Amino acid sequence: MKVVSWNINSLRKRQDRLFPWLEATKPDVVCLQETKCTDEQFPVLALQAAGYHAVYHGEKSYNGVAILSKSAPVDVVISLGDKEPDSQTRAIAATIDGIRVYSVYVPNGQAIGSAAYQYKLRWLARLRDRLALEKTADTIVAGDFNVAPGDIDVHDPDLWRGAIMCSDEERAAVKCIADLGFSDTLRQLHPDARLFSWWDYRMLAFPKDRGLRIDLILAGGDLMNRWSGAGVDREMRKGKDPSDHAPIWAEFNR
DNA sequence: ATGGCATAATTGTTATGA
Repeated sequence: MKVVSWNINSLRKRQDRLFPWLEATKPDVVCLQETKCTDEQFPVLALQAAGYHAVYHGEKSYNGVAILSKSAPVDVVISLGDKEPDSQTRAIAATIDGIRVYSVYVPNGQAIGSAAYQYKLRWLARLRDRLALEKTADTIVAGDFNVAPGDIDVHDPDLWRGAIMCSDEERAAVKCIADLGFSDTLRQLHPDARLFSWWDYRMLAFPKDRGLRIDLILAGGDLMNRWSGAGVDREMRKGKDPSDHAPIWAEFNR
């Protein structure tokens, strides 16, 4: 089973990329973030015609998450399902082929110490609490974490030291989730590789490979012993009108 | 010290991203 996570940065703007890519790569599950469209705007019928089920949780202009799948999704939960108010559409979960799948868009955090930063840390703590309650052992948490887990995930660690997405607090919050029993699939398979998933649109960052690895596919339960591959689909960051993120993927044996 | 570039809301400019 091939699982992909992609911050698409506007689904409507990226449809001409999405559909040929689905046809060419045929992933079993696609977790999308920053769909930037309401549920009414979601292209359900076009996806159906392409052979994909879809569950989605979106809003106007910002945020928005979705899960596309070849098999039918069941037990869909939107948001983090806790008692705190959720004004932003940043999480959705569904069970697909017996595997619990989360698509998450962790808040950006803007600047260290800002209100947005506190919201980000709180959101990661809430995600951890949610995952701790998860009954299904075979769980995948895929998405844009807006945190580079280690210095190896940063093109220039000294430049980024202590900056947003690289602070000790943010990294500790992500480690806290991993410590529930999740493995960072890509890093596990490629412990020393310089692999990024996001490159700034400015300053020729992509051609210079000045990126960060902030998109993750975390796998728990028996899945940890079943993966057969993981990587970054760099081709999708090339060409006209790309998202600033490339899709990342992980493959599991049945 | 800051912007660069991109997107969505709108039509001149702002909010947000990472």
